Amino acid sequence: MIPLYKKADMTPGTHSLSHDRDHHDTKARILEVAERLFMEHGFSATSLRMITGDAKVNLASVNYHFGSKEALIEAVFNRRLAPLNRERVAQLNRMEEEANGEPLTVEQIVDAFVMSASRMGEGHSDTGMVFLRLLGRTFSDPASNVSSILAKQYSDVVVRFKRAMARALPALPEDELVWRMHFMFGTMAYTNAGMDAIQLIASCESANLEDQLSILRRVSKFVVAGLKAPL
Amino acid sequence: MIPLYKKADMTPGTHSLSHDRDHHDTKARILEVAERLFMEHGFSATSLRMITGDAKVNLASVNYHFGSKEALIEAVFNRRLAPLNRERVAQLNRMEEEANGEPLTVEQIVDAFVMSASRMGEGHSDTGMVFLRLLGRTFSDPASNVSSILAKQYSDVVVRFKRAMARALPALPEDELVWRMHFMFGTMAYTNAGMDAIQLIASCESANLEDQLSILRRVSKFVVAGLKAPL
DNA sequence: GTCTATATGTGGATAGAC
DNA sequence: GTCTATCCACATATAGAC
Repeated sequence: MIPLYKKADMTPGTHSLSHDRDHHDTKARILEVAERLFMEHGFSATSLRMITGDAKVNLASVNYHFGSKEALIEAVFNRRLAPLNRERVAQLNRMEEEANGEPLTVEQIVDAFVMSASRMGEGHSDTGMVFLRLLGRTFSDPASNVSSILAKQYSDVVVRFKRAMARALPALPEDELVWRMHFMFGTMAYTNAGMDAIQLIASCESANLEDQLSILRRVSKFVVAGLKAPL
Repeated sequence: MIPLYKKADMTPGTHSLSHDRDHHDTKARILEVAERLFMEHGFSATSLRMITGDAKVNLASVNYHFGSKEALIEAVFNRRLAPLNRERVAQLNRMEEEANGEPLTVEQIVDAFVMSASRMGEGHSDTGMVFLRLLGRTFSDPASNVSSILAKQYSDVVVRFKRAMARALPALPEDELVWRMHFMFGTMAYTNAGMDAIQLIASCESANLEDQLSILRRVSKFVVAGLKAPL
């Protein structure tokens, strides 16, 4: 079996096999480039040749390291999704502990969801953000069986956040709550995914240069208001 | 040149060349099946062989009638997008005339946008709805140059609705307005596109059977509240 | 682990008979 | 307008030398 995650970045040059690859070994390079290209072109429109070409690795190395294109897609997701959702639930738990049994506010719950995502982008470079956009893109790209991966990875989070939200909005019927959370996820997924498209449409260059964090704050305000909408 | 739109459904059997094709000629069958398959699998994952197989027409007929796959994609969009957006603008104009120079309410503006879409589904069968979902899906599918078609077809509508919305929400800074409208489009596109995905995630079968109209009403309420969110 | 070379399939597009 | 047969580019995947 091939381990899904290398334990850490090895210091370059410490072992004879390191071909001085920019602090990245082949497998990591493939993952990073694949993430970006899948985001840009979708799954089926991204060939292994595009990936290996961009990553400057050999074509056959994808199958050596991952086994198949399908498996590569899964690896791209598994690398980031689990940590992200773990952080979201952890954040929610922290807040609920602090609240001492009182229901959280809608603002707090949305923040726990949105801001965990934003924290992903803080690592090195902007790789986390690339994944967020890929994620948004994927929700409406039924190609391959990524949907089932997403469903599995998200079910805990959704159940957990739904429960918190039901306490924050006790007057809201459950079916309406489910729909509004659907809209919340949708708004966020779409915001991550369709940035270019809509900016093209709205032709608002002013917004082009905004950093992701301030956009997330705007999204947050929007969905909080939507969730709290009067019946 | 091949006309983009057949003038009307010819009564079947009135001309000798009609091979009794279910009230549809080859070209129309291709368009309908392509619309559905593009929606289900995306553009690059949908092959011409899948389309012609499902439509029970010959493979070569696609290139005969449309010239290329790219051109088929464009035809699928052009068939529905222009009428839809024309209806949206017309609806807005009607409302503004009735308002006698007073600004419209946010509710009215959102309705003009959302409900024009719903009216598309009222024709024969549910073909309009299939297109709406395809449309949502496409905003986050940069494959091919559909984006430019969308940008062209939408720019009028966006400008028009933005102006109306600015009058309805005079206190809102323009950049914030642009973002909120972005979120509005996103929520709606995503709702149309990602229905299956999210219902899988939320595991709420209760909502499965809701008709599109009542869902649009829910979306409408959600985005109205988001648009009117306090600063 | 990395590479070349290749097997095998499928894609879009077309030529030409009917 | 419709069909068969085919071309050719490019996809994934693998075999085997290094």
